[in-house]
Amino acid sequence: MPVHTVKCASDLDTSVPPHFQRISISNLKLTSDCVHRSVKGEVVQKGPVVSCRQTDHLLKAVIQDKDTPSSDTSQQTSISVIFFGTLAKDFSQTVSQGDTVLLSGFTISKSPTEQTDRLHPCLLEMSSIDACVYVHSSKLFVSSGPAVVSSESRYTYVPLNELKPSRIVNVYGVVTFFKQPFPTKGTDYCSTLKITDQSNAKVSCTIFSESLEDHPKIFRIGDIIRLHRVKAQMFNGSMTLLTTLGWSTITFDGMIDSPIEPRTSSRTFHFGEDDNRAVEALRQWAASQFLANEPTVPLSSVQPRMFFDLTCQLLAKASMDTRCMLLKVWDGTKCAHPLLNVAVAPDALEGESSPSRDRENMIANVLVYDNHVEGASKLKPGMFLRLYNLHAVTQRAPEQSADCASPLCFHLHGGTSYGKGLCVLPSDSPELQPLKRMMGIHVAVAAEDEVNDATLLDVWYTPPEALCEVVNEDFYTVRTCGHALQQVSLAHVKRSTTPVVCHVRAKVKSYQPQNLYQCLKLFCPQCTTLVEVPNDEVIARVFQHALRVNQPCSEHWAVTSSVDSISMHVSCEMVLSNTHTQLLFLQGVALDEMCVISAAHSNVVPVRSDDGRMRLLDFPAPFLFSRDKRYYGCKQCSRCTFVEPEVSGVEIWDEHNVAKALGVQLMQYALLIKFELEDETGTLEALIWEDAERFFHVTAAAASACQDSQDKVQAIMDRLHPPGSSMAERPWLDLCLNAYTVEENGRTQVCYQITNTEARGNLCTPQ
DNA sequence: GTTTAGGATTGG
Repeated sequence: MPVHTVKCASDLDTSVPPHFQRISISNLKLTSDCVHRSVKGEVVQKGPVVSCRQTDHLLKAVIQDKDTPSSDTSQQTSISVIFFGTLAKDFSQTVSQGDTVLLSGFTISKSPTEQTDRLHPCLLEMSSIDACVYVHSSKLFVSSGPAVVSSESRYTYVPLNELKPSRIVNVYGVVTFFKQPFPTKGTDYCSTLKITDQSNAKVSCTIFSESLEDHPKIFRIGDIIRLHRVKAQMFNGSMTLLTTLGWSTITFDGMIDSPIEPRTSSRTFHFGEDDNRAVEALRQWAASQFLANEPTVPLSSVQPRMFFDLTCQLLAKASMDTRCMLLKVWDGTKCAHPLLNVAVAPDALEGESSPSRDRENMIANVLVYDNHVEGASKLKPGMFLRLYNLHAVTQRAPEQSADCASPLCFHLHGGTSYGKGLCVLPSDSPELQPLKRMMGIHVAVAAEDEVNDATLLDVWYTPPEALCEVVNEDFYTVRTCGHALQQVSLAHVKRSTTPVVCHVRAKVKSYQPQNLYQCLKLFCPQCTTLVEVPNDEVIARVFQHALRVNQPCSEHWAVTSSVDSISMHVSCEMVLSNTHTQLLFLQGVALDEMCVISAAHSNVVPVRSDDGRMRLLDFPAPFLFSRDKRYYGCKQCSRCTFVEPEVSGVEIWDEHNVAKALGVQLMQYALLIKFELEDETGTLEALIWEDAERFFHVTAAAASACQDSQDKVQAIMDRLHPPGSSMAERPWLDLCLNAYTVEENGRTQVCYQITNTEARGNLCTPQ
């Protein structure tokens, strides 16, 4: 085989005949002699095996010279290598990212991708009969029982003080400065940031991407960022990092003890125990260095002339001219200085701005200029924002006399200096909690004002006893839709022609199912089938049945290891390739054994044998166990049998690509509850379903596996409908209702669904 | 040899 593994790194150099001469990557030229020459480097990128008509198979990798100290940025130490035919397959199976390889028998050609990948102008081709790869694996194999699984990280991270020019590296860092992505003069957006780590080195990073989604989601100084495949470079005497082809990033909140949740738009990213440790260590270190994030300045602390960051909710916006947009925002606090009200025609204003809050100095008028107008125009009322480097400017309203205190207006000046910019914060950000709490208090107070306002009495009447509740109530719901709709009665909704969206205010008279575990369903996005989650008894029977007919099975594509009657199968393509070892096929176990084994593994597929062939277990058994989660396939939409899982090209296994590789249609977890709503005008049955996750602030998948999530749903239900409570004691809920017709058994029926609504406030059940 | 940018305001 033309790929040879050596045990020890030093053996690499002696693996080729002594008359072979090593050339460093930076010295390679198109005209270099390739006969009896070798090249050594670390595999920094490894692509999948691709089929191609002329040569059957090929694989592209990038290797980097780690031996030659490179202080000169003009030196190119990374080069692309193409492996052809069986060598491509052997390389794919034997070599992993991070391994060191020594290549001989290559030819040199011009790199067609030099311009796009910014790598070496040359390319190595490994196709001739003499082509040979010697590899020293960086991996440590951990063997325990039948499961040969190595769970070590596939990435190494370079401390920021050890960066060497023109090396492609992975790094972790704490953000000490950042700009929101801004358009460049080229085709991309650019994010500029500065990061540091325990080595105390400070490194500027420049991130280019055409897609805003791919830019790091940095919200504040102290956030922690992970960058993969970025290139170190000297600029103006300082080390910098620059994105290269194939770069990626994820970001984390920097606060100690906050959940370690990667912020990314990518569906497939590697994240393991090592990452948890790296984030935790950086958080601790950042706190000790006082790099940790300070809360932003609330409106109540803003002073004239200051520059500050504001976390707020958008109430309304209006375009002033092509280079200026007005945002009316609040954060639930009252400004100590009078606030300027920029008047706009009501029909030019998108969203609503309550006059009562305006009177109370709670609504800030922000004028957003120039380059920030693009981002501001995408904002919708209701969104939570962070505005960076706002300028508090005193400005006299035209009608105001000179002796009055000049009111404050806020400017987001053009340009990006000092990080000027804005971003949308996810509405479930933990850091929005204090803000939402303040807002909640004022929403309740404002509700009282509005009912007292004669002009609103004809829109809605709230019985006097409910008023006290509203003021004291610290649990409520909010609509997040931004529809500018007048609130209507349930009777009005029932009279309306479908489809229609309505805003209502109602209480929960009853709900179904009473047992909350029954509200968890499985939904097939393909055929829209909705089924109950199978209980353990049913699943255990499927496992037992498979055990009774358990026979050895062997598949040409898999390597099998057995202990007693338990067999574990791993695809040949994955068995040595560290990138893929997470997908295991387990045969001959009972359900409880499966649960024990899968508790420690991300992706375990239970299988049985059928005439010596491997088969998935029958429905309704889950096709995948992933730690404490179980995933099910749709009986109608899944292929009945799979012949061979398609494992090529998958870097990280999750329920989506496991389902795809097995030909299974993945069913989604969903929460479904039927409410009977009531107001003075009648009752109406409404489902909460498509927006249930948003309403309860949990994912259905989490609710399937985690007690905390189930408790959260229960706590919210207990606030909407306290056990043993009278109607008068239950809270009024602001709801967005969708009325639509469905056809069932030839009959059309009107259905109501609660959408765009979130439960908010204190979830402790009142005594 | 990098497409772009390479932090650093004060205004409408």
